[in-house]
Amino acid sequence: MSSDAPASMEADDLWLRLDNQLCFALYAANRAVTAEYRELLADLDLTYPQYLVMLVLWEAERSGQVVKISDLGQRLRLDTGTLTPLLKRMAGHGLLERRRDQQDERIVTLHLTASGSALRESARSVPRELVCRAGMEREQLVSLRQTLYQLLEHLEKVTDHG
Amino acid sequence: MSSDAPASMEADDLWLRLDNQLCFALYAANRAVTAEYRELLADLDLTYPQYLVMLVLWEAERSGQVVKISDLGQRLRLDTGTLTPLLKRMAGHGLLERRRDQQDERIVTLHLTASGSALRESARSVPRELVCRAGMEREQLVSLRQTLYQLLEHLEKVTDHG
DNA sequence: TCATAAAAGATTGTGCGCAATATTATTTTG
DNA sequence: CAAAATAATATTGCGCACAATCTTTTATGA
Repeated sequence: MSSDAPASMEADDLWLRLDNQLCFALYAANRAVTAEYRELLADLDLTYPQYLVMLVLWEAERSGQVVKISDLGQRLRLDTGTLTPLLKRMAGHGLLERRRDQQDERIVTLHLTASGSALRESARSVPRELVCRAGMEREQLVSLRQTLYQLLEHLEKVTDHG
Repeated sequence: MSSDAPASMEADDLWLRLDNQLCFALYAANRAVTAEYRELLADLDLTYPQYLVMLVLWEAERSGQVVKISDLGQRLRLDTGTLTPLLKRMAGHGLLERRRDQQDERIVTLHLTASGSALRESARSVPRELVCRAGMEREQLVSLRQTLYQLLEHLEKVTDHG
């Protein structure tokens, strides 16, 4: 696995090396990418998770769909402990409104404000800029994305005991 | 890029789709992997970042090296705002000791306690178990790890204006 | 029908990450 | 040698993530 490990190392020395952990590569790369987004999103006054919420809402707006908090949770894999305060902050910033559904008072639906909807224009350049900064062939990025989704799906299947 | 997008979509519709963001795949996969670790590490009373710290300390112990907080920061890409409280918690749990260097009182060195050192035995099975849960060919995992490090290194080079 | 269960969010508490600033010790410089 | 700069860590404050619990509303069913 590692190329520069002394021959004297036992098997679990290799397995426990930080550099050999897939998880650390994921962890570090994710934070590095998020840091790039932070920079790009500063102009839009969005944090990275807030940007993800906006992506879902912009997408739904185009197809005329109404988004519930539970929809967001499924899509982003986040629970209400994360989403409730996040969405309240976003509502406070005037990006969206939270409305109790009249038919089912348990449900909260999310609606872009005019400025939230308009912010989409400013965000258009973000994905391309990030691909540029990643400095990898587009083909390799697509392949990386596929592999990550594959990993994600498998883990979600395996862990689906709840 | 995406296979199921309507032909009517404009270019930036595709770019702004959640599913097409590399970042989201990274974000979601990272959290899914971390969730698996959380489960495995519960037995050891370690959080995931604490586990990463232990990996570094176990590794250094084997080669007789002394680890400073700044070393950990470089290795894990974390700053003192994260590390100071993290290490204090770990010290509180009896995993390690923090010692001011006698030669240079600015420096804090980290030293495994007996139980911190012994915990390594219990952690030996963790990496293998995780690879197992990932459900991908070992070769593919190694390749994924390489790609992620490549991405990480490139971002660190580009962002190195500080 | 009325209790019971289930669904959808909200709340509480803990532990990261990280920006910004502060503190203390060492080094550099005029 | 004293003042300024730098280095190493600490502190503060905010925003996620997530487990655990709670509240309110709707659905079920004996």
